[in-house]
Amino acid sequence: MFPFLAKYVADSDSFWTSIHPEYWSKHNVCEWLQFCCDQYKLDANCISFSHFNINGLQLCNMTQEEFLDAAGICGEYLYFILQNIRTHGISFFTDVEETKPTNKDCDLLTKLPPDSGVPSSLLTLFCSSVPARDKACERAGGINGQECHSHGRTNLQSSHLWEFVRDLLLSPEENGGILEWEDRGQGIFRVVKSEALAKMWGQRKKNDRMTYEKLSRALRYYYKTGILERVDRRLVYKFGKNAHGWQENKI
DNA sequence: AGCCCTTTTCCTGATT
DNA sequence: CAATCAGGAAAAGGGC
Repeated sequence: MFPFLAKYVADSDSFWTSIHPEYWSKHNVCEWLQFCCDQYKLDANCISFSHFNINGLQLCNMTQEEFLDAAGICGEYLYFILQNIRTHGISFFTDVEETKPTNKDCDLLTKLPPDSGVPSSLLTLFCSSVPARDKACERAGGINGQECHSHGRTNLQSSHLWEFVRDLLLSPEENGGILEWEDRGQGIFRVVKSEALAKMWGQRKKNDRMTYEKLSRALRYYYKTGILERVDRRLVYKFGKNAHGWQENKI
């Protein structure tokens, strides 16, 4: 595996980079989007997550116009990047890496269309994208998205607990029954295996002392910021107005 | 160095 | 009784 891609597949079962886009799961699509936002410094605020809550086949069937609708100017880049991956596969990445490893961001941009003009000031992690003016959300999601690229960690594997939980919910094939939707439409979910969840979160944070007791304390802090809403049932939580990226495909 | 933010750790007490 | 929930308080850790 290519070193600079390692963080994207490090502890994941699905190696999206080695799967043809046509066969990507929804989760893979999300990973790809995060990769794009990270590597190409796309402003995720332009991207409508709900439009990309689809699998790879649906993604590949999207026209350039649909990409524009779903992500504005970013849609152009995303479309271009996707077509490159479909055509050149992993070599699209490796070429880039080998060309100028010390300045990959700038170099990657050279592979975008000449008139791209990718905004470099707004770096936002796709799955943390938030309404630009939503301050609470901003805090929770990290609107400047620095975590996207500056420290080889946690892009595809979300850095925040609620994103970790969300992504686990979005990939049922990977969460081993740890989390379950209680009411998908309303964003209500249940922690089925609390100890396993804590252990998994602990692995993510490289902290083998993590417990559900402590994890749940962190989750309760989300009530204040509107990431989660209180549900009056044991082990049941609900995404709040400031959580995003968990909704059903709205296309 | 210092601030901000999220998460961790610990704790007391209530609830299921 | 064991597990969970509720938050307060303080500290850790990372980013800027």
